[in-house]
Order: sequence, then structure tokens, then C-alpha cells
Amino acid sequence: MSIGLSEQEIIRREALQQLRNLGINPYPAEAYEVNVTTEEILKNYPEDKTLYQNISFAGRIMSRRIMGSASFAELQDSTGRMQVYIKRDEICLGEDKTLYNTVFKKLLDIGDFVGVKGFVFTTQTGEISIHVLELKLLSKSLKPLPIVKRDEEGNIFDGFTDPEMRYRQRYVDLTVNPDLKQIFIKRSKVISTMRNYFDAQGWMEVETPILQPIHGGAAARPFKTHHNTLDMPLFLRIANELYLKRLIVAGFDGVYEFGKMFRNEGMDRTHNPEYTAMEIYVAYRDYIWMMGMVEECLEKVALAIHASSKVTVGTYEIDFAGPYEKLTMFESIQKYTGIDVSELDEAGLRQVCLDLKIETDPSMGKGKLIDEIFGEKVEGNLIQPTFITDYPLEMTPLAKKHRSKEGLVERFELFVNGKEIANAYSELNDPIDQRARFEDQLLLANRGDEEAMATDEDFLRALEYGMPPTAGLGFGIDRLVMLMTNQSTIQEVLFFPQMRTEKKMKVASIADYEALGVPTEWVPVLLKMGFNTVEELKAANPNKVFNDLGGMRKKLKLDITIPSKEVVLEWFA
RNA sequence: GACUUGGUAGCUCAGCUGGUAGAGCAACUGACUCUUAAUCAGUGGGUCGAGGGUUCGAACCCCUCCCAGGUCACCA
Repeated sequence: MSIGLSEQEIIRREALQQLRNLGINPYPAEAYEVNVTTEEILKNYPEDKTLYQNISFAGRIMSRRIMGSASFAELQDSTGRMQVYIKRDEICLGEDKTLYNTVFKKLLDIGDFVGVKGFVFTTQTGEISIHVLELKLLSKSLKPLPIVKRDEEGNIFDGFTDPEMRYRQRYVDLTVNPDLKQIFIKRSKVISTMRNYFDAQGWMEVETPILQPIHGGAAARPFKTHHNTLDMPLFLRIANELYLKRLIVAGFDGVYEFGKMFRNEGMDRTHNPEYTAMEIYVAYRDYIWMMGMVEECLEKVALAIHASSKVTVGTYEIDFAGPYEKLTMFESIQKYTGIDVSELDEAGLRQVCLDLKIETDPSMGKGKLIDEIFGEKVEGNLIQPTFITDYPLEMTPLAKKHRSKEGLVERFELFVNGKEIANAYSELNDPIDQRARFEDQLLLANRGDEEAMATDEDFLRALEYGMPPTAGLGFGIDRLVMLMTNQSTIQEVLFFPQMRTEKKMKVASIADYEALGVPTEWVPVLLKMGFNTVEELKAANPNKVFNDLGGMRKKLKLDITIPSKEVVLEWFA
């Protein structure tokens, strides 16, 4: 990374000034009429060649092939790339050929937005193109885009692939790798499909607080913040469960929320500090009903994205049509380890972990130990959608006790491609039991479990007023989108994955140099010469700096006056 | 947090046992009226992630740090 402007950036800034000198506003304020997109042209023109004979089109210049007085360029709009054909004598009707010779050939660059008017035709080599009759600059680009070349088979040359640059500069990534847009279009479709399905059932989309005084509803480490006026600590939510259940208490039959959750934990290819969850609560239902709802909902999502319930993920073909396989937690452990852990006590479970070479620590209770065995031996095998049901009570403080099985709760998690994507309960609505469960969490916390859930007194008060039997579901949207778009990292399905901030090299401001008496126009030259701070400049030899200024003036072809030697010497005073 | 791989021109990458920094694309100058990874001729462009050390000499060797990818740990 160079400090000042690169050669290409300087050239573009000069072009910008020349455009202004020609009376062309590089950033015009007025709207530009666009009456057709690439997608529409490519779809409809081959069927009816009389279409699009008087169009107004806009896009970003992505390539140019100039051949004397005629040129081809590719313009990229939101739907694709369209080739345009520009002929000098057609866009410059009179004697003045400046628009073509100077503006188009010299002053426009890859990355600029332009508008064109003209008609659609097919070239001799068979490509549908726009024959340009009018050309207008809509926005000048000052930084050169990475050039990604593709041949006819779609092979990519010089791809823009560095993940760091792709994630930090998504706008560049999406510009030069427009296929990526499909991931985000599908993401939007996943959410809208779910939303439409829920709305059709009469359930209502709601919003609940992101800033919460108690981070309840899940086991995770939160982000902590502070409200100045209230002078109190607040947490960014790790879940919205307890608020949504308050709304069921309030008398809504079905509420759901798509929203960001925040967890102050590790980051990797399946975890971003903020992620999108969908939680839904429906009164008078239970977790068995919820399984059917999930099957129906996911099949609709798969159909909306792929027009099929079958989705290719990595080397697997995953079928989202229900019914899905259902295994209890204990059955699944028995299936994949051959061990029946259903009757074991804490010591017995600890021994099983030892036998299976699974690490444990003393803070782990019975529930956590079972979860460890499951996570280590079972989870990765669950490729096709599978409901794991009936979890140990200890690890699930917000779910209702199982209607018939002692020590278990009515809960399921949905696993797909070896990863959990959903979690649901018959919600605990017995306020006395709920208080006891919170107290059990306190015991775990005292044993050193950092993630044990805190007691929420207001939530308990709400339950005491009475909550109908309710089925609740939490859904990891990012992970679902990963499945639906066949991506292996969460970063690829987020527009702006979390990154460490870029370190800016310490550079003196223009004002710092001006304070020394350096003329404004010479400041960039000093920066270019490598003097990033006033201190660095002062440490240099004044005579050499003076001489070098002349050298730089010549090298950069600058048309500015060199300060006198006396002036330069004063910089060092 | 641990281990590991990487950071060189606007982009993608070479750079041998340490000896004056290279290519393709992009840019610039010129030729060219249906090209399409356009073509042809010529030119410029680098704090080799940052800072220290070893050396006559460091992109290269050593140390520290920064950033990213991968694996693991934690988690959804």
C-alpha cells in the first residue's frame, strides 16, 4: 500500500479536472432515465427483434475495446453485463469529435458510471449489444477496479480472490464478482419465504429490545455496554426468547422476529459476533407440532430457492421434504456409539467420556456431559435433516418437562449437514418450575459455568400471570442460507463479516504541514517523497529536500511553482 | 487463545544458495470502423505488511509486532 495516491489514481484525478474544464460535470445531480435492464434485453430481444429500438440504459464501464473511431465496452447494471457499441461519428454528430476522442477514449475509465441512449442490435459475432447514439457520464470513478477477465466458457483470469480484501471491500467484491449477488439474493428470498409463510398462518412479525438489562434466553457470553442517561449497564441480546414469550403472555397467538443476536465469543467460519436468528412462538401448540411446521417451512424455502426440495451441499444432496428422521438424544448416542447412556448418573457419564476420549471438566453437570458426547460422536453424522429430541433437563432451563419421560424436557434441535440450525421447545409455562430451573442455573454458575443463565424476575412475573401452552422455535438464518447457497463459511453469506479494523499508518495531515509554511499543493509531494510525519521531514537534510522537490516536480509533471530555498529552509526552523 | 500458511505494482502472482525488484492484466503514448481474455508497437509504475537485528550487502536469514486464511479450542 503506497501512502499517497498511486499513479493510476493521480491520472484519474487529472481526468476529473479535465472533464470539468470541458464543462462536463463528473457527478451530475439530475436523475438519468433508465427504461431497460440487461436481463430484460437478453431475455426478450432474441424473441422479438423489434423491441428496444429506443432505450435509455445505465451501468458501470467494466471493459473497453477501442479500435480507432469505433469501440466496444461492457456496461454492468444490477442484472448483468451488456455490451455497447460506440462509433465516433454517431455520438459526435458535428465537426467536434471531443466527446469521443477525448471524453470517451481518454477521460473515461473502467469503473465509471455512464448512461447511454440508443438501440439494441446483434453484432457480426452474434452478441446482443446496444448501439449507442448518446453517451453521458453519470459518475466518475477515482480508484481503479481490479480487472477480472472471463472467457467465453466463463473461465476466470486474474480473479479478485483475496478474502481479506473481498470482505473489507465488499462493494468491490460484488462489483467484479457479480455472481456473488446470487448468494445475497437467495438470502433475501429465504427470509421473505419464511416471512410469507408465517404471515399466511396469521402470525405477527414483532420487534423486541436488542439492548437488554439481563441477557436471558440462551447460554452465551454477551457484549456489555452502558447507557449514559440511565447510567446503567446494558447487554446486547444473546436471544429474544424471553421477550417473545412475554408477548404470548400478553395475548398474541403467534409472534415471530427476524433479528440480529450478539455473542461475545470466538469467530470462525461458522461464527460471526453478530448473526441473524428467527424466533417464533405459537400459543396452544407443542414441540411435536413444531416439527411438522419446520418440515413444511423448510420445504417451502428449498422450493423457493431451488425449485426442488433437494439441495446440493458440498458432496451431499440434502432433501428438505419432510418428514425428517427423528431420534431422541439417547437413541442418537446409542446409534453412533453403541452405548446406552439413558440410565447413567454423572459418574457413569464421566466414565463414558473417558472411554470415548472426550475431555471433561469438573464444572460439567449431567446435561453438559451428555451434550459433549453428542457433540463429539453424533452431530457430525447428521447430514440429512434430523430432529434430535428429548434433551436432559439440566441443559435446558426454559423447556417444559417431558410429558412422560422423567428427567427430560420437550425439546428438539434440527441438524442438517452435521450442524445445528434450529432449536425448539414446548415452552415452560409453569412459573414455579421456571423459578426452580433458574435456581439450578445459579448452582451451575457457582460451579464455574460461565454461560449459566441469569434469573429474569420480570419474566417470572409475566409467567405468574399465566402463559398458554406454547411451542417456540429458534432458527439460525445464516446457517440456513449457507445450506441453501452451498457455502462453507458464514462470511460468504454476510455482506459485511466482522473484521479487525484496518491499521492506518500514521500520516501527518495537510494542516500539520501547512502550519510549517508548506504550500498546500506541495504537501502531497512531501508525502510521496516518504515524509509521512513532520518529524521525519525535520530529520532530513534541507538542501536535499529542496533539490528533490525540483526532481519530484519534473517526475510527477506538476505545474506548480517550486518554493524558494529560503521558504524551504524555514520548514526546518 | 494455540498451531500453521501467507502479506512483493491498481489486481493476480513469480522472485534460486543473501548480490541493482519481474511477468500477465490494468494504466499511459501511438495504430486500428463489428470487437469480445480484441490485436500490434512503445512507455511509466514498488517504503517487497511494520519495526528492530545479523551482514560489505536483506523481499530472502533471525527477533518482535500487525493483518488475513486454514486447523483446533469455545460457541449457534
